Amino acid sequence: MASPSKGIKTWFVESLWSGISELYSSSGIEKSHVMGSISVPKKEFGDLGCSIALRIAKAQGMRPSDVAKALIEKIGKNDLVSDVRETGGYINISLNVKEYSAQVLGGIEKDGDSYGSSKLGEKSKVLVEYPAVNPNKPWHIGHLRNALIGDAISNIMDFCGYTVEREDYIDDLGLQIAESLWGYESLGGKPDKKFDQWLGERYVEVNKVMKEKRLDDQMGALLKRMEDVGSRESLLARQIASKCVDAQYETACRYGVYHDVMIWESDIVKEKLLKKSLDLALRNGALEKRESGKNAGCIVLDLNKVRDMAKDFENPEETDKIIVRSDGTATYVAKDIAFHMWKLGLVDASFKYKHIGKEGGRELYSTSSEGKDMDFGKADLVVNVIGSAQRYPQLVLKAVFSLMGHEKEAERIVHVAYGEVSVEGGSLSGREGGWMGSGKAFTADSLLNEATSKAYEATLESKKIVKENVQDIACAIGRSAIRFEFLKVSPHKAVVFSWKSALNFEGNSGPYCMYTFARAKSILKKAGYRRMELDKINLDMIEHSYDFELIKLLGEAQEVVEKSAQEYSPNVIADYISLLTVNFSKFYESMKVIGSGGAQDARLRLLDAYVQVTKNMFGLLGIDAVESM
RNA sequence: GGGCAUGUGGCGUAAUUUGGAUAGCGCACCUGGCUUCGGACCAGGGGGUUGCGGGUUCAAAUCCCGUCAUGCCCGCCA
Repeated sequence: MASPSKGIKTWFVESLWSGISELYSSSGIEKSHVMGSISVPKKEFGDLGCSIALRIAKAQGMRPSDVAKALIEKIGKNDLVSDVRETGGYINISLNVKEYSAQVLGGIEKDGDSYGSSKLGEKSKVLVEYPAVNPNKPWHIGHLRNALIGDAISNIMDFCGYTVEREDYIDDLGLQIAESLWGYESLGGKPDKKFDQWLGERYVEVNKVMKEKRLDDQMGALLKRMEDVGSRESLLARQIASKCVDAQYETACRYGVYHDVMIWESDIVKEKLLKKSLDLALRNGALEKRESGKNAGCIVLDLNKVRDMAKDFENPEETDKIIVRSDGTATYVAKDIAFHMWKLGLVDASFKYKHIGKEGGRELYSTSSEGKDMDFGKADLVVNVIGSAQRYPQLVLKAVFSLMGHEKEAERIVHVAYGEVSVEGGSLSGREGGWMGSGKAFTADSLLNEATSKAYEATLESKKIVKENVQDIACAIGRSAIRFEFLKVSPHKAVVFSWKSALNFEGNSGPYCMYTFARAKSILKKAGYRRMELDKINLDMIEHSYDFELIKLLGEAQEVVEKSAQEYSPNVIADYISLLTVNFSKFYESMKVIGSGGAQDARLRLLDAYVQVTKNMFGLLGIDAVESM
């Protein structure tokens, strides 16, 4: 778990801090300020810089350069540091190229596939939920964004030492499913394509019919029967939903998105989890049943009790939030409350699980009426990857937890509110059929087909690979290109999808990074490279140039991974991969490796390190490290 | 009406949490580079009053106040 970059920063901070404590203890500067003032400056200033003297100077009424110089006097020796100096009030240090390189390269060798990992989440179990798509349509590109973010966050947290449980929530009881069931029975027709696609198209048709005929009452009654355990409707709904989920998971599998367990909404009802949870909430007064007024017969959250919990609840015109309808059926929020009670182990109820299969080396289980007991759930931390549109219900959920006396647990529910995906023409509505598009469909399947066929064309031209591998490599490139494209943007930003940029394989893209990786691999192969002991390599041949820039970057992996985990932002990793790639390209373009005489061993070793770190980072985003393309 | 999020060269995006050195990068555009370790590449160039207006500060994309625009939410939908 060596992190050279962290090591040197810690030393820098400690050195400065002891100087500050001695000379400027009255300035009110705290250690965290010092940490925050460290940055990587422009190359000409050094390898690491610190602006704290500017801040101290202000507090003390002194000149920044005088403060900086005084602090520099107090900084002790460090083998990793070759020079400390003051420039314009900044304290800049230069690293000892040889020593620092040895540390970075040694760390990468020692940790190998776990280089960059962290113990941030040790002994902590996190349950990550994604993408929870209704089982009545194919995944569209918005669902895909959710799934990829969830998958990457899971990978990253896993790398940070958390025990990660990847969970999917199958909402097979909502009104949407009632409508799909109605369509399935009333519209006729036989599935003549991938089932999720076919069912999704049915659903769009149902909504057209519903615009002409008022079927609300019928749907309500159907939904009610679906919630009756053992009814014909409940069995049929589950059956159809199940078939649809199978089709959706085919897509997930193509993208390399996997889960550990599927939780079916109908099982939350069936296993009395819902009833137990609501009873608990009613008993301790967090929720209450209205006997009269406009919400008579409903179980509600009295918003007057939670006004101070979030600004969202401050509007006095809103009084009750309906949790259970007057006809006794549960709203989405009700089921989500119950579900989260289970997730955090706050209710004495559990599911039975059956084994579904093995995908991507991962065993998949599903809740089921029959099966065995397993220890899913009871997590320390819950991460929900859900669209930002659902902020309000997520807040309601937390408010109910707080009212029940579970403030701490409420804080352990994290809503990763990702910005929704739209297309130039409008929304991707499942109901209106926006996802169907007019030419190419905006489905995850269709996008992958496009990306793969584009990759196929490019791959065919490659002279580096044999024909029988072309198809496999094209699939890997297509899938990775999309993953990178979706993950490089900060999750909370809304995205307008465009085919042109999704299928861009140049510049800051997955294929560019993969290609550069393959080149590095190819050089190692050509050189007949075999890793030798570090102390037999002449590291004096590392210059203070592109080679060392790359080494410094490689040393930062752990900090990058931790930041990405703490902020639930896979784009931090994507950025880092881009940086690594660009830096490697510059190095490779300007400094010869094979045939560079005495520098060859050191440079090959640098390639080796770049390959290892890039591979580790690729793994976090689910990008395939193909060796030739 | 209230709440939340976003606003950075033509387009897209990073840095905003913790205020610091010339706002980083990609696409597109212009110039140059393949008998050279793999051109899905590299080098160089043009293009920015960080939505707008105030304020705090030696220093603001970053903090504060105001304002505008866009999207979403505020349902016995999910």
